Amino acid sequence: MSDESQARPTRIQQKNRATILEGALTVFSSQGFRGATIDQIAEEAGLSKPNVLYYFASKEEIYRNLLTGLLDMWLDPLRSINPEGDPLSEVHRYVATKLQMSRDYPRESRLFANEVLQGAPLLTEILGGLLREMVDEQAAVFQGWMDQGRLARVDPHHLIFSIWALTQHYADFEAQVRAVLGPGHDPYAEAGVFLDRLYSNLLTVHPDEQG
Amino acid sequence: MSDESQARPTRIQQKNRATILEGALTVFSSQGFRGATIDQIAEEAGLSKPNVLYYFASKEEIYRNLLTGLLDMWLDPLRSINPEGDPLSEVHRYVATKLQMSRDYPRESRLFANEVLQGAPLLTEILGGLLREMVDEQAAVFQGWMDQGRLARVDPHHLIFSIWALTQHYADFEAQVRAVLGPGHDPYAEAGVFLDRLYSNLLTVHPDEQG
DNA sequence: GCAAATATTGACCAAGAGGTCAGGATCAGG
DNA sequence: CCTGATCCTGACCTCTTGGTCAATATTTGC
Repeated sequence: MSDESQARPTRIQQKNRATILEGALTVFSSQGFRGATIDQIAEEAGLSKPNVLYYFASKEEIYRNLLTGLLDMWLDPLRSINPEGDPLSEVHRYVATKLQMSRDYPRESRLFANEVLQGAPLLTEILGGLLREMVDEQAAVFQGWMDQGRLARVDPHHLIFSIWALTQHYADFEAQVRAVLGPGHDPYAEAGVFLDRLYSNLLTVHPDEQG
Repeated sequence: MSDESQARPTRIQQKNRATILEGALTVFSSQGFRGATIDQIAEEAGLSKPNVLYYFASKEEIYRNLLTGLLDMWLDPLRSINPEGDPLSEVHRYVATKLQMSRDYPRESRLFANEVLQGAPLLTEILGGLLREMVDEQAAVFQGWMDQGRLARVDPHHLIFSIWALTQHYADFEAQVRAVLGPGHDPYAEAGVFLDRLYSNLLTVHPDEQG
């Protein structure tokens, strides 16, 4: 904040920028970008509004920082699929990891959901660039496994979409899921069982359809 | 607008209320409730702002009218599952119908997605009431089929969630789907094939697991 | 312990947004 | 073709909100 070039951040800077982003995550994820106000973020973070703007030049900069800062973490499970591993196990692990992330980081899920819902104004480059490459690469791994007869043949891209849709649904539509199920349910545990079954049945190779 | 009791609407009233709701659907579905402005709605509808407020008392009333007006249409496919029909065919028809609705009415899908994402402030009663009853009823039908050995055993509620998640994903996350797939794709057509396969494999009864 | 850098805030501003209202235009029915 | 009801609008009000700034407090490094 002081020097023209990148200055190393103070301890206070580090802490305050972090608490601001933390508060902003809560607010943006539940209100969307336009619905959120700097006052809400400031209150959530326990700082005054001008103080928030002392650390970030504008509301949009807070938002941008949040998005880009969380993107890597969010996409990490996709990267960690092991092409040398057992295909079915790798898919199951990916599904389980994504589901757990929805349970443990629902705000992050909703943040991205909000952004994409509104047409992803700030993410289009990334979606069509980095993400697309990662997905294509991963789809190629799946395709390879299918060609080797180790995974049933389905459209690999839509396989990935289905995993995203099914796992993030429990975070993004939590209000609906809880209202419909009522109390006394552990949606994520039940979903885990359901999804295991679903992907086993979808992807297990049946002897009569190899080749 | 004139009488204390319900007066029959004029032709002009009918037309203008309809165009306002139509414009509001576009705006609310792409901006969320808080992000939308009456000015945007007015412009979208080709009316002046005060004129919009002449037909609806407030922004929230427009929104409320939209939501409740579209809810029946949105939930209709669930109602039309035939308990006397062939289980697998009925599920496939439901999936196909929901997918087509996402393709044909993406704004409606996004409108509800936005609302639920923000915690469904205006829909909680309906979600926990009407919707919950409908889902429970439908889940009971599925359960019956499973008990008869005509459908593989899976959690019926999560089966329904999965259909919602997978079909609406293509409308709600359209920006992402298109960015990742790139041009030259018909996401809905591909999804149709994928989902047919997915639910066949999930729900077809295997001889060795009946009982 | 003392300057210089850093951090914080109250007061303020301009633009935006929801909503009102008086008055004028238009339309329907007799 | 006239009158009352309906429809429409420009001007305006108020509250919110993103953002600024000068002044003050606090911390840091010597």
